Amino acid sequence: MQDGNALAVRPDAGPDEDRNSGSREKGLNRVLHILEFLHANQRAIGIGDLAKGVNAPRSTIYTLVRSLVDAGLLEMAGDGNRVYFGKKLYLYGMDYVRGNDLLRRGRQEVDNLSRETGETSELCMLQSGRYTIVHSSPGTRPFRISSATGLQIPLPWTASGRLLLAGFERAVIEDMVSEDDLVLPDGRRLLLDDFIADIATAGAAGYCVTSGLVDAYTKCLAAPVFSAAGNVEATICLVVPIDTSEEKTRDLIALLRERAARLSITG
Amino acid sequence: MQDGNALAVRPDAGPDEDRNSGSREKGLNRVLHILEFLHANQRAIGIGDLAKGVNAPRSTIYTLVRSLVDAGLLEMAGDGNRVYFGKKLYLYGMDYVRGNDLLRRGRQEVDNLSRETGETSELCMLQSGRYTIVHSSPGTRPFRISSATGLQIPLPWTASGRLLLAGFERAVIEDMVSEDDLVLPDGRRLLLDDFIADIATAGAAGYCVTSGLVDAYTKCLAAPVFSAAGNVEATICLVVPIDTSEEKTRDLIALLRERAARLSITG
DNA sequence: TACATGTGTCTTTTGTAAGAGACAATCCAG
DNA sequence: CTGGATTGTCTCTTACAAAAGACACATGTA
Repeated sequence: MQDGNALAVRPDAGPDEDRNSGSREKGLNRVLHILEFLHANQRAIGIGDLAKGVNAPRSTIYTLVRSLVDAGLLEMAGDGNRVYFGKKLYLYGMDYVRGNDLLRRGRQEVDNLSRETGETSELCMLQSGRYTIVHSSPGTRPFRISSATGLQIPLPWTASGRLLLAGFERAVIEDMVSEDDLVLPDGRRLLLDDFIADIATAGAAGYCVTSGLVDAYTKCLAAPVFSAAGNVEATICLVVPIDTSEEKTRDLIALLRERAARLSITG
Repeated sequence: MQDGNALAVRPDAGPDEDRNSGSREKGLNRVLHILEFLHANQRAIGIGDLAKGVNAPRSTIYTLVRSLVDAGLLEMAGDGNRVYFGKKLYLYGMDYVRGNDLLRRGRQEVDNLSRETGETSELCMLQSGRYTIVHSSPGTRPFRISSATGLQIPLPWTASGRLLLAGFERAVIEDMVSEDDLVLPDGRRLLLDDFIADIATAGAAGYCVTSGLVDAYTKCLAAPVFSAAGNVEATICLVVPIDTSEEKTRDLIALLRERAARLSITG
């Protein structure tokens, strides 16, 4: 099968750090792996492949999948031997949105921004130590700047990553950033110290701009959204062509910061 | 908090029909109950209360909740001893939407309808044998007609329910509809035979109208969305004041049917 | 035809996770 | 202050779920 997706998701995104050979696993963990695997692949998967994918015995996966399908967390896809996420997960997801002011308002704001500016706009958060595009709105440019909701990419590749890590201990940051994360898509390699310095300046400035990191043709403008406690809880950002003028960039950053500040106001 | 919502969710919505006194339960089942319980309550719950709510030993719930929080399926709420749905469930939910044309287009269509007509509009589906409001858009009327996304109410109370069950065997329908489901919020009681007759006529007519079932002041207009296989996969409906004129009702139904037909076209 | 590869459902075995319970630490009402 | 209720963490036991593996039935393909 083609998983020829160059960057995409880290394969080892599992919830625990087990490098176990494969002794007996708790059923719940198997389920967590299944969900993560489906998320990584973004399509319905055959049960056999699923077993292979999460490196678990077939018989186990059959029983677990049956439970999950019965519960509505997964659904059988078309032909009937592949499964993907189910309606119930959608409902739970909507519950999360409803219970989360920041996310709800943030999505709104991102949609507004991309409509007003015509540029791709995104809402980003830390998700268990990983940078995550929580919501994105495509903008109106002819070439589509890649970015799918839910995509997780290395923190050092992004402007938002620099803001999200502001205020963390150095040790914590080192923990979140793997060696691989410091290697950019084009092969260049960041120095951890430079990255940590970037974080400090971004945090102090209250915004961040990165140019040509993820790809050579875009730059990314980001502004932090603060929680009531004063932590960076999220960022909103704009992805613009790298040759955007100084002046326009300045204007966009000002706009971004204003909107981010508005989001920071907690009822 | 006001949970003075009279109807709301059935408490026993669990995935299995266990009438067990309390033998040993599979961990995964406990988790499913936890999620269902949070969904039913729509707010963060203390771990102790959670254990009580799903009728499980405290120690078990503590370990499970820890796993779920680590995995990001749940998140600790503000003070730190209550939990609610987590970001990961939101991401999985968005994955579901992305993989599901009907849902994606249906949401869009419902939003359009409520904007165009000013009435509350909803997208409804069967979710493991239960009627579910998958998406709703509030409309512009001063009084808000209650309806939250994800709400599950008895099939016989709704126009959509009559359409969704078209084409099912009688036995299957009897299975899905409990005695309690036949009792309306105001205490009136439907006859199962009448309900099954309603289903047949609704299926044949290609639309359905119910008046004053859920409450005395509204009627519900619904039209079916068909899958490629020709089954009723969803419905879209409008909730309007019960005194809406014959003529306007006819127009709205025509509109609804046209949009539903458009949704039925599978790429 | 034989031979490999994948799928879905069994049964059997055994490692371990669910559960009971004890514990200290809070918290709050009277 | 005192007594009861709640919270979070631990330990130990055994009931039972995860895993192994055998089976029957499709496929494909050489």
